[in-house]
Amino acid sequence: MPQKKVGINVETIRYYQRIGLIEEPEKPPSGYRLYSDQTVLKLHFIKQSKQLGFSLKEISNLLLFDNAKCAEIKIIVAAKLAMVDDQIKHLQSISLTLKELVNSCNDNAKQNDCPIINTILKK
Amino acid sequence: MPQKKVGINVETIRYYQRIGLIEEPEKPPSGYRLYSDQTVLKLHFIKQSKQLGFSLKEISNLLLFDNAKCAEIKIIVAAKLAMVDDQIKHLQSISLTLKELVNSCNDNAKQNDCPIINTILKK
DNA sequence: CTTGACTCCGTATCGTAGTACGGCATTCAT
DNA sequence: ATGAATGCCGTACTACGATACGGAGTCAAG
Repeated sequence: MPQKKVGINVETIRYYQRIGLIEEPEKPPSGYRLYSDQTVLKLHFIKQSKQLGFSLKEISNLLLFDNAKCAEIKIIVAAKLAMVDDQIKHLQSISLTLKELVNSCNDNAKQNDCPIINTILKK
Repeated sequence: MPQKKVGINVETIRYYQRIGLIEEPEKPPSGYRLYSDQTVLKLHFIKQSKQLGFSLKEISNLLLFDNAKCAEIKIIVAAKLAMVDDQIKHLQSISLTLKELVNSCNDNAKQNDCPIINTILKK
């Protein structure tokens, strides 16, 4: 059982195999999976990519282009970057609104008629 | 059929009723839902809150405290604000990494051996 | 008064990313 | 050599937030 070095749960790896993200590895007589260095690298890659916010589907696309077409990979990553930046902007505007709500609440020392609820209702 | 003014799909409203987020409305002989102003307000509130990033579960908590306990509501909203701000920080670090990846790719005019893949692998 | 659009209901299904279960096989450490 | 831990397999289930389906009823306009 040399594996799980990568820090991915066995069940999760089985799941990745089920959905075809990685291939089923050699299974010698014992039946125990024996992962090639290639697969271990791939799992590592998957883990890192997930931490960069890629979905398994996007990762599967990245893996398809493997080491080959730099241009295609760049497109995918640039698209992801744009999405992430959009999301940041969206969250920033939410953050602002929430801050205003909390402040409106601070001004309201008396406990009746919560201004947060009222403000949300008025929007 | 006066409803859907709120801009929420009927099926979605039915779903909200199933999960107990809002109560089943009056259903006169015809069987057609007749929403009270109260419910319409609630739906409106739900919609706004969703746009502020609250989950249905969190919204249900907000609705529980209704107009009552300002302090409790403030706690929920402040917690959400903290979560949102954390998320922004996380995404910003992802954005930075992705930018670096795209740049590394720009430097690589020749199409072999994509630096993006290599960089992710080395992390 | 018919037609088309909408709603009713319960149940099933979707997408995403797994986790859990039960029963058996294998392997590792002692 | 034995027992705990881990892995195998297929299948089912979780969470979240809906959406879809099918057959029946209802409503408003022409």
